[in-house]
Amino acid sequence: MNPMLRIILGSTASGKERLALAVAERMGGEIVSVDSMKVYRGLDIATAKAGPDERARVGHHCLDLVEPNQTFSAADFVRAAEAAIQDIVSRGKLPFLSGGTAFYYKALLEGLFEGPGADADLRARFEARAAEEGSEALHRELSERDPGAAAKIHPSDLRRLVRALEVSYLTGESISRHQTQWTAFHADDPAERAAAFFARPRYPFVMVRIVRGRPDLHRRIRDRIDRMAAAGVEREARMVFEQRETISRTPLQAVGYKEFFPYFRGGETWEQALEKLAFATNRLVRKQDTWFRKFPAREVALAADSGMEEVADDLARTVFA
RNA sequence: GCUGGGGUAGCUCAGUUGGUAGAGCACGGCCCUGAAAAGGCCGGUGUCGGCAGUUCAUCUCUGCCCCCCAGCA
Repeated sequence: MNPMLRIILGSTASGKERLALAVAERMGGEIVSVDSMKVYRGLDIATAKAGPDERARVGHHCLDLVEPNQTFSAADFVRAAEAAIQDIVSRGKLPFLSGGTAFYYKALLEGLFEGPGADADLRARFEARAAEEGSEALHRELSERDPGAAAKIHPSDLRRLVRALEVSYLTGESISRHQTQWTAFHADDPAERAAAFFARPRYPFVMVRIVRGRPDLHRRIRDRIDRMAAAGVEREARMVFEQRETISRTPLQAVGYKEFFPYFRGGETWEQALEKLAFATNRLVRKQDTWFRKFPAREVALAADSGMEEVADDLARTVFA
């Protein structure tokens, strides 16, 4: 029997990390970060990674797993997270999960299909072809090899077209044959889909989601950016900018770096860069919310100045007890 | 004060010879099975600076006024 997971969801800037820290501290827990960007060493400020103080208070896992020039996948995350969970439990502690990467939660709780991982050369070939002939060409080929997948993937969605073709070439089977775990999730009826979501999770879990109003969130995003600026994001972003040729593409896409590139090139002002960062952060929050709204979580409404400590007390005594 | 350019979506702007508007970004919704802070799909946004006039009809033409920018005084 897999151990029970206590999960605190929330978008970027929602305050989920602080809440998770407060609850874990009360209950003798440790935190497994569910975040695709915090796994990279040296990317600390823009990712709002837990610092030495937080880590001293509560044990943290799945941070700083790889160098920025290494690749990292959802499957890598699942392996690392499962090892961390076992480690925590073996020491008699409670595993808490917190972070903003919805896909990683799904991979851990519902599983990924058994299949081949990424093949860089193959992907490069498909991408080159898409650049030449357009992504529609890949879609046409997929229609022949795997009509089921082609029906679900939009002709413009290069990422998924490449993955589907990759699996087809590597296994000789269609990706739609492999992807059986989430089939109910693709049902046309919304109610059926909602019910299917995490219907048979790989771990038992209790999930709580922080909910805030948009105006509150917008204000918190501004504060977050101010804090990052004061903490020296400029230096960190400049480092990423200077190493952009060697850094792998995932961290290069993180919110908080690419927004500064035009500024470093001299084409924009610092203020314009911060403005862009605010936009990008808001877009991220919206995308996260779209996922999280569908997760089977108990909602916890937080107002602008509501006491995090009381909420932590309450959660420790009730839902997470 | 004069001359020229300009005032159209939250922002930057486009708008063919008059038929009451459109693109990017922003904003909002959705999709998502090994790159996911990524990638894709969909959707509005509006006293077209104001007031008169010409016209069947004006963002588009005319007049006056207001505001912004540049140059000259």
